Amino acid sequence: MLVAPRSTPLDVEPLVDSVLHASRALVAVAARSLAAVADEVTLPQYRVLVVLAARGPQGLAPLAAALGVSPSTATRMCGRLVRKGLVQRRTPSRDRRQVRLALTEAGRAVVAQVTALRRGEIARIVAAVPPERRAQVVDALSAFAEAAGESADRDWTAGWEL
Amino acid sequence: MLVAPRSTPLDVEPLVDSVLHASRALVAVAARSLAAVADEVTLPQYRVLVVLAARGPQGLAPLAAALGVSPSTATRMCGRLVRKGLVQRRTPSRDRRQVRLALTEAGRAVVAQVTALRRGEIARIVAAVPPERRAQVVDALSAFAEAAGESADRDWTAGWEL
DNA sequence: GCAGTTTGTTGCCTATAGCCAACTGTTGCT
DNA sequence: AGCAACAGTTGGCTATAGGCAACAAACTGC
Repeated sequence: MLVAPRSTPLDVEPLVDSVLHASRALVAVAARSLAAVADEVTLPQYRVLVVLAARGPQGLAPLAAALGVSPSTATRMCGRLVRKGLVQRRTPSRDRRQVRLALTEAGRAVVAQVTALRRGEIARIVAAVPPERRAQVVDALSAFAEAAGESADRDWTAGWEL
Repeated sequence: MLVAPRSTPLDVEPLVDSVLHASRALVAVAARSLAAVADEVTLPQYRVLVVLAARGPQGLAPLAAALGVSPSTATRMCGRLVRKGLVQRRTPSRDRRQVRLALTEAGRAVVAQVTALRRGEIARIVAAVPPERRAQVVDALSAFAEAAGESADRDWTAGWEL
């Protein structure tokens, strides 16, 4: 799309640089938090848990669409997660073709554990931010997050809101 | 767990919240940028490329250690990357036991492409930040990135500096 | 009630990632 | 020269992820 970035008087390069820098640190944090449960779930499996946690119980087709995989792949991944007791597979009485995939308590616990780890690592980092600048950081990041949300064209996160 | 958050003067909860929020957006951006080359390299393979890009040509053992995998796994992954023309495998004349793994031009291009995509998406987001707040965002994120760097115990990123 | 459509599942296939154990070369030391 | 230690590779194995195509079951319309 290559839009001329001249819209901004003060060029955005340094801004992008600083965001990218912070981004690497945050991705590393996320990856490490995920690695902590790596012997329980794989990354694709964790994506399933996150989608179910974020969007609630789903049929198989919407889930597969959210993950961007084929139905057969979704079926088998859910099978593994059911076997591990992290996902519950029920067939509603109304339409017995459908399947309702939902997180079990254990499944929610896995997501909660990863999130807690992530928050912990983030807290350790922000503890190193000078207290008098923290309010500023909150403001700036909120502005950034909001901008990210608005810039959400369509399926922005595309099932990657880890 | 319900720990009283009064330990910190200005309690860090909102700070952690805002960072976590921004973090999700940034992880999604990184994931999408990676997905763009998913038909060329897998995530583990991309990690190899990134390690080689960041630390320069490596022997097999250090590379495997950086990735946290066994030597045999590293051998085969590099084999696949060599087959794809993204990594170069040479044996120096001095010690012919060793192997020098290095990125090829194409390998560097893959990393550059992902980085460029990421920067592009980030730029699109920051373009949505009100101009008068951008300087503030730079300051805040720099402070955060710096704090993350200092909090880097030892193998902080653990080969996950994607 | 029968035909057609929707919704998942299963068979069959490929490729990757990962490990341990055994092996081949090389180098270095005695 | 000979042997031990080192650096990678390979054999053999398991599990996951992913797709396509064929299928069974259930619902919907006529």
